[in-house]
Amino acid sequence: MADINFKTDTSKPPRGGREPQGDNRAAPNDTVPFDLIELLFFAYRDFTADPDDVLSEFGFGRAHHRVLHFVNRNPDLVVTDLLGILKITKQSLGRVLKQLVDEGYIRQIPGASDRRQRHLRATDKGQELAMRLARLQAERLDRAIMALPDDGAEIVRQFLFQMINPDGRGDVAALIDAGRDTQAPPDGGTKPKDSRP
Amino acid sequence: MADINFKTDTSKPPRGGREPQGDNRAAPNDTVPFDLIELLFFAYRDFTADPDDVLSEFGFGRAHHRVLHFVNRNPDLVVTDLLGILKITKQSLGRVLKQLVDEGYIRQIPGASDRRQRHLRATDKGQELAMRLARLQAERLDRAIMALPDDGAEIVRQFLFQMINPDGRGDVAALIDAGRDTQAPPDGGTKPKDSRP
DNA sequence: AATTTATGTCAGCCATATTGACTTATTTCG
DNA sequence: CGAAATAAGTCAATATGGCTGACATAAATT
Repeated sequence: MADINFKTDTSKPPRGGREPQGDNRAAPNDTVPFDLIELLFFAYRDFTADPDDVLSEFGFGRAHHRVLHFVNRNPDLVVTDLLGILKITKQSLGRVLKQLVDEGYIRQIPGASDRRQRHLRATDKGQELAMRLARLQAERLDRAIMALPDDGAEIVRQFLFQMINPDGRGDVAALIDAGRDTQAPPDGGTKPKDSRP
Repeated sequence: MADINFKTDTSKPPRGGREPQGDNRAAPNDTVPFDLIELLFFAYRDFTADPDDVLSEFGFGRAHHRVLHFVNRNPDLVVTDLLGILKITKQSLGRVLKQLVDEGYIRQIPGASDRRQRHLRATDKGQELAMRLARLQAERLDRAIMALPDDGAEIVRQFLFQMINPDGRGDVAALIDAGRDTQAPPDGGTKPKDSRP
């Protein structure tokens, strides 16, 4: 017995005919979209599982992934900003970041304009790992998107964006936008740009 | 300073024009949908934050939420099945389940046909908490879905389903399907019985 | 009767997060 | 200028939620 099967095993995708939706005066039990709640749980669980496997080979965990990902996508990110993105404490970040720096995945570059700051940048080695993990997740996402109608990707994007707390959306949009034109320069000679207002 | 803003703060939603997609021979960097990866991270982070707040009032954590949720949705769920759903170990489940039972949120009912089994069922109190948490998540989901085109909900459902590991989809579909006709009976008939071996 | 299964428990370990207190530079501001 | 605020880092203690391994018990299966 290798595969666990909970309940019966009729292999059919979840049907999606019903959706009363229009009565919302107290969110009565009937209107709670349990299927979406559960699908999101399972989807995210599998989405993070692939990278986790790879990371464990390196002695890293999911926390390292998050740090490396955002640093790779946003070179010269400053520690305070990273804390804001991840919404964790300085102490939590410290441990993970120190490992990534010590093992040569991330460099810390003193700020030029504000010398208190440390600009974070993925090394070549860091970029490689970050991209390897990103490609794993991309494969899954691409396959899922491929199965949708033409406008599927855009609808999914909108959905996910709307799931974010309203007051956080601006920051997320800006972050994604900033990462967009990050072509991951070959870790060459760039000096830390000042991130001061 | 209460709000942390990473990078700039131009409050516009992520644009979604680009999508080369057609060149996949090695998933070159350009084709990695970083925006989706990040949106999924932020969406899930906020999705779980609301329940977490409520749970902490009860001295519970996210693990308790998951257990309570699936037990509530699938009355008489058996321990082995729950382990399969959550993909955690017996020992990990044991801790949280014991707390939920001790504090009267879940009942364990010896199996009728197979008396080794313990059927798990949410008590009235458990159902209340489960529904309170589910409604919180439902609000967020409903608001997000509302902002989409008519077929948005269905596309999102398909997307999330396709994000699940192929070999797990059957089980998930069956589980969701089973939960569908769970009308959360008023905890009437079965008596607690002795949970002794 | 022997084996397997379902459940549970003890003991210890690891990863990730938290709070609180405090230090060191450095910048900003009155 | 000098005080206050900020960026980063550190030490220590604690909580949560995973994990492995070893075992125990009752009940079902073979």
